[in-house]
Amino acid sequence: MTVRTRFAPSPTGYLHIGGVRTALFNWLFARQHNGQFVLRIDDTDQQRNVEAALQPILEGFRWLGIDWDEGPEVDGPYGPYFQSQRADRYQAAVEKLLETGAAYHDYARPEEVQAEREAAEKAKTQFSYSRTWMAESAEQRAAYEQEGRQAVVRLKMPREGSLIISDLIRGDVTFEWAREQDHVIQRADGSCLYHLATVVDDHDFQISHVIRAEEHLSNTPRQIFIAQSLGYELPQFAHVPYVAEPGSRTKLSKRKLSKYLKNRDFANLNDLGLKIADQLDLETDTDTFNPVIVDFYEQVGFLADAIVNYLLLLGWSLDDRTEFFSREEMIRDFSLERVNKAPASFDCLKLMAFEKHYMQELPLKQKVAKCLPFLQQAKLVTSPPPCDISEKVTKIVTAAGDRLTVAGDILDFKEFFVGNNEFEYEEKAFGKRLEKAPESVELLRSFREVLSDATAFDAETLEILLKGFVTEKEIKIGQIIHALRVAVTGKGVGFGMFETLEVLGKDSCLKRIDRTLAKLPT
RNA sequence: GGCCCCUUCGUCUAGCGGUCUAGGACUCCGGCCUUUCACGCCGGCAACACGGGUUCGAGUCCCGUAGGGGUCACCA
Repeated sequence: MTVRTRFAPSPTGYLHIGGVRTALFNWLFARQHNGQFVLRIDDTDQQRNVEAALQPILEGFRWLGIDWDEGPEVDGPYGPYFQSQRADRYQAAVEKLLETGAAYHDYARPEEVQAEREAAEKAKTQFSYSRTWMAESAEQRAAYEQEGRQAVVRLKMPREGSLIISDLIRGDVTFEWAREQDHVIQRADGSCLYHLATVVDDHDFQISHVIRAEEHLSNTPRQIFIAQSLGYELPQFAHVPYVAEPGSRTKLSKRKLSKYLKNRDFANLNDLGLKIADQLDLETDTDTFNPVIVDFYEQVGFLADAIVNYLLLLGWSLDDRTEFFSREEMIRDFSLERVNKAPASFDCLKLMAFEKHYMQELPLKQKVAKCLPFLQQAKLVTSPPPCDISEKVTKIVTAAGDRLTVAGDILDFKEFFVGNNEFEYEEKAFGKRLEKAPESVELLRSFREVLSDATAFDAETLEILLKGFVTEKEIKIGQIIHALRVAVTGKGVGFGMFETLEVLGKDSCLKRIDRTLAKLPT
């Protein structure tokens, strides 16, 4: 049997991080079994702009390297892959269900059903539709229509017995048919509802394993009823736990941003994103730009591998110690049996730890390549970049080392890309290291002359110069180095001092020191 | 409320009856390194929800309780 899995996003305009994890599990399972991973678009409620709302989702998957064998843009033998284009299939299924008596026309008005529901609630009994307005013959239908009633199609669910679902993750789960409702599968206007559509599609696409979020577990009985009534062979089910809020067990939702922002780590991540986005002139509307949405990570320069690896371990593990997986390894090692049953909460700090790790592992050339677009977008570097810029960025990226966690962090070093009179001084650092340290200013003044006389300006030479200066003046290096850093970068912190000077070059260093000294009393 | 699911350090998790005075990772807290900030290194704090069984023996099996969550639409 060919393994075929699917992920069915609604075209909402963004890709939710929890959804990605579900998609990832589907993708891994399909790849592991040399099967196919299908993307089906759940657009049954006819959004206006499906195409526009779909693009960010497809883009997100592409960025993460989760490729689909069939679906939008690639099509496939079982298409169309948009539910809005499959109405005829659903219609045929409805007719078959009606024919076999598994479904019926129901002429109840919504308020009539609602009244029954409320009565049951008041009586504290289990609600079960009376089927009063059920019409199974042409005569009955005509009579109701005479009254001006319209029909929906309902499932004629069994009212006794039970169903055991053998879930690949949860084991056997038992449901009583009597608790199930005669769900509507087709509206009066002929449009079909989700549960019917999903069952028909999964069958048409020959999906072998339905791997989806656990919130669908309770919906599974009715889907099984539909499938069996239609004579379909059942797929295997695997209900994965959802991704929960930071520090909680509640399902992560994009609508509760303000709540998550109260979580310190989440807020920090969000701030990191905002800081970078601000310099890039990005749209930062919280609806589309926040750590619950995959786009966020791409835009601020996260590594897709880090996100994927983190998500993989959110609810799954191989053993008691393996943390890092290449794509090949995760495809090889993944298994549904080892997916946890309990929800896992989204931990920004852990995600950052993976990002740091992958960034450290990234070859220098690729790091530079990741950073350049950010410098361009922030207009710190022209597009196309001048030919010597790559060398300069390489030096900075090297010197920055682990200080670059996401590619957008390169913008923390913008002082290297602006004019000597344009970089800004951090007030605090300026005060502490210069204004309130007149002796350091004096040392800076004399070290400026040493630099001025320097014939070579590489980090190694500069270190020898400064160390010699320190020995000669009989001072501690800290007495000059902090002042020097503020003088040439405007900042109190940064990477190695000598690398800083080298990257700036002699001319810039002298000009910057002069500019700084000019701001101070003599 | 009915039904269903879940419950090991703050978080992600290992554990499938004895090797568990519960292991790893992230976080946090010390210390070292150091020109700042990071990195790195060393060390430390920290958990089997509770109560009954079963068993020679339970984190591991069973039953309750509590807590958390999901689902009960002419949404997906």
